[in-house]
Amino acid sequence: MPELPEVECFARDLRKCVKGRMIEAVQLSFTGMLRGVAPEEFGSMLTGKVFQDVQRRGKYLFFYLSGELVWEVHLRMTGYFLFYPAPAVTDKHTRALFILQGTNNLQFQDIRKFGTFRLWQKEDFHTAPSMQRGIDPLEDVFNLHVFQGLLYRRSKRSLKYLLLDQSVIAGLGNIYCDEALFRARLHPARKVGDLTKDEIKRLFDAVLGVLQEGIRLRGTSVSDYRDIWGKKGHFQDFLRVYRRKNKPCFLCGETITREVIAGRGTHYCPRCQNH
DNA sequence: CTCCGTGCCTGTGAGC
DNA sequence: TGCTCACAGGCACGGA
Repeated sequence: MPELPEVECFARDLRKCVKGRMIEAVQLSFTGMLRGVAPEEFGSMLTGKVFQDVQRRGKYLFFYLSGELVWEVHLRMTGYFLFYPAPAVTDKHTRALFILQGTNNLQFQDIRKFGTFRLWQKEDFHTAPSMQRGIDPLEDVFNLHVFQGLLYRRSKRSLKYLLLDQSVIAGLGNIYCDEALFRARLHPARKVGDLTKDEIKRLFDAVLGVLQEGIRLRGTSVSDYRDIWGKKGHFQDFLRVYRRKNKPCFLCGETITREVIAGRGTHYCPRCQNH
């Protein structure tokens, strides 16, 4: 499932590949991802437009197009983009095909059809919830002081619930959340208000650490995630708790636990991450 | 404010 | 071995 590091890889790779290219045609084989725009309108709005930039915020991907248009994408669980030479090789999971000027096509794949597309005019793009909600942890404004501020008035929450709340920090999903809590040696059910100053610092460092390492290792391919060339990431080889139920902790040898916390499957080491 | 349940989907794999 | 069915989870929404 694409979380911040995977979406960042998409943004960086796509920026290099599509910038300056024109969309010659749009073919939708599924239209359920469209939000607030009819299929014909979506096609006609994008056709003829030129990619000017690709950006990311939280788990959202933004294609800046000519004509003051922003195409917003959320990949949700199984969405991803493929970029490869024409002619396009599509399969049953291909939901949209973008014929680009030149020799390459852009393809949107989404097994479970949870992904969403939205269009914004550049002038009111700043009002988009994807741009307003939560703080992106990789933006310069995110520092320890800001992080401490986010904890204020949320003292009764569990850490798991806090980190997954996109209106607080935008970008963490289940994998990087569990890994960050392990790094910080904090139990996922701990309450925000119980943290000491040192623990808050540890959590802050852990969140930034796992995200940066995730990007450096080009994402986590535990199930469907592939980059735009179809290649797997490597962070799955360095997971310390996620999907390691009943396996020994790399630090202490204790058996990794999986239990539902804040409604999510949550993995942790009961010894390293004690209450 | 907190947190649960539901719906949206389909591939996977645990368990019979 | 073959089948069924619960589960996986990001997010929006409704409700306790």
